[in-house]
Amino acid sequence: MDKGWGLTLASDPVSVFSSSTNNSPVGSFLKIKRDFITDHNMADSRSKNMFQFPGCLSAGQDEQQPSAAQEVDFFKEKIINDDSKTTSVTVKKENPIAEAATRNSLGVNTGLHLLTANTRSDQSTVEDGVSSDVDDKRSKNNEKLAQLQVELQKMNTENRRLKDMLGQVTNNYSALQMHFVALMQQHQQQNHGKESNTEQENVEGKSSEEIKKHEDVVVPRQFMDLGPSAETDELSNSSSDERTPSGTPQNHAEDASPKNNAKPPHDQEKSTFRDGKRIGREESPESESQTWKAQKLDPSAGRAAIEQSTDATMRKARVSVRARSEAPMITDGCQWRKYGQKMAKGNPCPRAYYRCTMAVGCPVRKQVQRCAEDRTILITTYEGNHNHPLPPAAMAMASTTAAAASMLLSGSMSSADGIMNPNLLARAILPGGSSNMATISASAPFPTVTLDLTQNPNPLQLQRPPPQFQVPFPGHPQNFGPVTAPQLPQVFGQALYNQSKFSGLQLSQWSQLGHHAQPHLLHTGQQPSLSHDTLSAATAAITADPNFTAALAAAISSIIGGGANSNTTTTSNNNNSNATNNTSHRN
DNA sequence: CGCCTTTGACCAGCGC
DNA sequence: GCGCTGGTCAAAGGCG
Repeated sequence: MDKGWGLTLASDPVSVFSSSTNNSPVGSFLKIKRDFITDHNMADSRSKNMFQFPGCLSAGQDEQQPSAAQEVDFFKEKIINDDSKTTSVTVKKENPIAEAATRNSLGVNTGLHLLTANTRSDQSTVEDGVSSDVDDKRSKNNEKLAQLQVELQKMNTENRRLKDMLGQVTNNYSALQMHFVALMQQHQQQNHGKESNTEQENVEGKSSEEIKKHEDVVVPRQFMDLGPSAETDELSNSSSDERTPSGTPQNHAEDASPKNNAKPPHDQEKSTFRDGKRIGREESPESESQTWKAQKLDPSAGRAAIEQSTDATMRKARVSVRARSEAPMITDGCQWRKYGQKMAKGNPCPRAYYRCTMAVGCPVRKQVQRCAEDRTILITTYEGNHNHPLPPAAMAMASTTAAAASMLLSGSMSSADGIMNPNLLARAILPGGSSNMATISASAPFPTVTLDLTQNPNPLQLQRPPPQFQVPFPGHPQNFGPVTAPQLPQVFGQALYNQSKFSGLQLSQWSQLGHHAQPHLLHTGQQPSLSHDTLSAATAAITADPNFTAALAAAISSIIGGGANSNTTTTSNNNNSNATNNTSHRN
């Protein structure tokens, strides 16, 4: 899975960013970089086009020029060399070592290899013409060399700084994207304010029974194992998926227990090994077998499996997405096969059970059920991580679910009470702040992240008991608009995904400390400092993982390129049903 | 013919 | 222990 995503990331994001979002810092930056590559003489124009980095860049210490200009400086030097090939160039020629050092230093620091290459070419050009002068001026050149080396060091420092800045810019861009989404929502809200109000009223009027039902969604009983290990397993097992039918390797300590070892690895019988429900029936045998095999092969692996399984028993998580859609199922890019349908108590609408069929043994499942109170609301609950590469469209949602679950689990895991961190995570996940959507149920042992993409803030969530954490979004009472709806889970999901890589503790500390005091471009003055930290944490976490880029690219492309595209099927009323629509078509 | 949906049945967990 | 409920299985049938 990672492979596919990685590939996607490498190309798509750039194109998307640069093409679709011309105003985005990243896009500008990339564009500029390209100019660097292709045109040496663009120094002047560069300064125009160059995105002006706030903070560090503008505060170039070493040189009189700003850091951005320093990037240009490389070229300036070259340009100078080009102009006066006969003179200054001689130095380089004289000292191949220094030249090499220059190359190395340039090459090491950043991705500015281009510059290095250019320098080389320049030098070679120069060499042809100026060899005689070099011998005469050696001593002077040595001095010059020293200066150049010093300069190079400065440049290296500057490069590092630029690199950091790039990271910051990327982070900021991510945050901007989220902000943009939030703004879109706001717009949508304004457009559909009446409707949302009505809905809100309706929801508020719901009975306690309904609330109960809701909580069923939010606080699931149990499902597949989702945990930090899940991602790891995904990574480790993705390659072996073809070999073994199933891809749920993780977390089955019980499975690895001696008693289970007695069972044949491929036992397809209905016996259950786990504490949980029959989760194992389908995937557990295979996953068991994997764990079992792994344990046999590698004792340490067995121990790890045991540890993981311990976690698994304690924590199984899933991600619930509430979205308005008239379609029977939301589109998430995956192929699903319906394997069951049940009438759930208290809900006249049947609950459908789907299994991912994009790969044999993919453990991901989802439940689809309409909200009893408002049947336009489709509640889709995902569990598990895909064990196979996903198309970009599917990646977003998949990563959302996996990430959310993993993040949630990791958060609860690392904290003593298992409550605090999820909350922090939730705050970090949804930095921009719309009020509605993210609810994290940390109630043990099966935490659930609920993304509410319906228009109005969900009163039910507000009424939830303590174990449930709601992520309030100041200033954005409304939910995602029709266009943005499908993308939000993607973006947030990526956030979750990335955040899942931090232990809850780390994350909490991180966010609390306001790590990465960035130039908060996106700083929404109205928002509390919390969102500030949150924003930093979320953006940093998000951008830390390349997968985010893909998801973001997909989201952006959907938003800009055509919300319509994503929604070819149905025009959902107000919101987020886009994702829903897409899926329904496929299936 | 293969894939998918439907649907009744089975199983396990949980509460009383 | 019993019943309820949720989750899953698997046979049967439909559809392309």
